[in-house]
Amino acid sequence: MNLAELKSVCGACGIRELCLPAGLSDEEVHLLDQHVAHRQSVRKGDYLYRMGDPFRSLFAVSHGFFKTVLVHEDGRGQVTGFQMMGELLGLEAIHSERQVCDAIALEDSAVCTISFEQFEELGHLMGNLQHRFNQDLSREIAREHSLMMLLGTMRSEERLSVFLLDLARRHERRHQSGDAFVLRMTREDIGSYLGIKLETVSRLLSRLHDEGVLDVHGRHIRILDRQALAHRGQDSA
Amino acid sequence: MNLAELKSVCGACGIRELCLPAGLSDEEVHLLDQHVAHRQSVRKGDYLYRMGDPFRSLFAVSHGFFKTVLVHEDGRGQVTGFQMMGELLGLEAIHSERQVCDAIALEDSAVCTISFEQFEELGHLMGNLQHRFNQDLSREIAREHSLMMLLGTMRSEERLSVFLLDLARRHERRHQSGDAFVLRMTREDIGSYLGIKLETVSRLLSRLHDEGVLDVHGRHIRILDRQALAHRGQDSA
DNA sequence: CGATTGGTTGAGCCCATTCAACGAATGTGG
DNA sequence: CCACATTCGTTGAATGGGCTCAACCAATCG
Repeated sequence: MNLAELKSVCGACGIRELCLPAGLSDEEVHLLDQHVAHRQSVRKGDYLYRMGDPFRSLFAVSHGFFKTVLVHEDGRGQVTGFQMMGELLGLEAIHSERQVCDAIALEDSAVCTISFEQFEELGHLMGNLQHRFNQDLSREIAREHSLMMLLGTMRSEERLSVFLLDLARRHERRHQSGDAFVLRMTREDIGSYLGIKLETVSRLLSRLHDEGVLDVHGRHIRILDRQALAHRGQDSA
Repeated sequence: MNLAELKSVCGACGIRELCLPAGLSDEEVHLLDQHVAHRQSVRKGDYLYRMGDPFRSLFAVSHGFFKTVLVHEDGRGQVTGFQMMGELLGLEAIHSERQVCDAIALEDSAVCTISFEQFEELGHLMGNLQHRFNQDLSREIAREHSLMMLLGTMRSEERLSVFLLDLARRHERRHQSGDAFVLRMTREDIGSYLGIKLETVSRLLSRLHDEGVLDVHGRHIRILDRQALAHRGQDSA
């Protein structure tokens, strides 16, 4: 992890409304900036944190892309999420004194580091901030409920379709094309996240490509027929 | 839903240290009691809330047993959790104005109803309460990460074993036997939660019974060999 | 340049599903 | 109180979706 500290710039940040300060006043954002956050870069492949590390801070993805991985005793790993700019990392560790999973940068990235101790104090002063944070935590719980539905009830083709449409939606919220984007993770990462094997991911992408639903060139994806993608697997074959 | 309001009794509650007030002073618990919570009974089979209901309150299970179910547009349902006494319901709805899943009582139960608006105000006054609540939310996120691992990587026999051992652990925390207990949910509920079919659940229970790991009589379970149960599925056959 | 990592595709297999029949327990209405 | 319907659970036989094992190719890297 290469720690290049940069100036704190929540106030001037282009994704401010997608991130922790969403809905805060300029004054409140200034407080957050001054006392809580600073920026730090993370190189592709580096660990932002590892399971067992002491938990002290939350992280907001400033730019780049991360995955979080839960590693079982026996070595099996489960990708529990992918984080894009504006999304928070470390929420799952608040209840503990230690990190409970690994966070790994999938491309050169930067995060805003937020001392959790100071953050709680600030939340105490600013009901607004605390309210937003409760919502962030709750949204993460609801997101994982959806993922449980995916893992518990869906066929592999539907899992992949839901995954791609979710990525598309998140890109669009960030004013990037939802129809054409680059996958930052490997087929194995996707498979782990979706509870299927990497070979199955590869086969499904090939099939959707052959059927004209997607354009797939390695990690470059173009969604050609959203309707078709949205209906994959859930009812008909 | 049969709303019989009872006296609020956090202060005298036997499971206080398992519940929301864990770690609070008597004074703080008194505040919670007075201004925030009241008790309400829910009959077996009744809905505590349904998806789409306005979200106003959190609930703590006072006694009894609940399940939460996420219902997809097409009618498929996914059981996202089972809640025993001391555990919170409604956390996944805070980010929204509406409930995002159903909560159903699996036996005659009672819950403490906590106005979330008032709870947030109280959290603002009591940093301690807010801190604990952040931890509760985070713990729920971490719990769901583990469930993702279960759904994403484990064989059916291991899923069931992990489920039973988790139930055992939770019973023990409540000073009930972890070796002998009664399942409050159907085979179908278990299967939905674990991402397998009810017939598979039934077959697995029968097999573990035949092999002397469990004693199964309908919903009455006795764990005979924890070691064996803990090692099922994960490595050897 | 060989070594490594990531991706694609094929063939055969197996675990869990599907479909089905049946029994037990519970509840309901006449 | 009995006849009947419904819910819940068990077990069997056949099927199939995704896995395993394997070969191969492309890109990247030291």
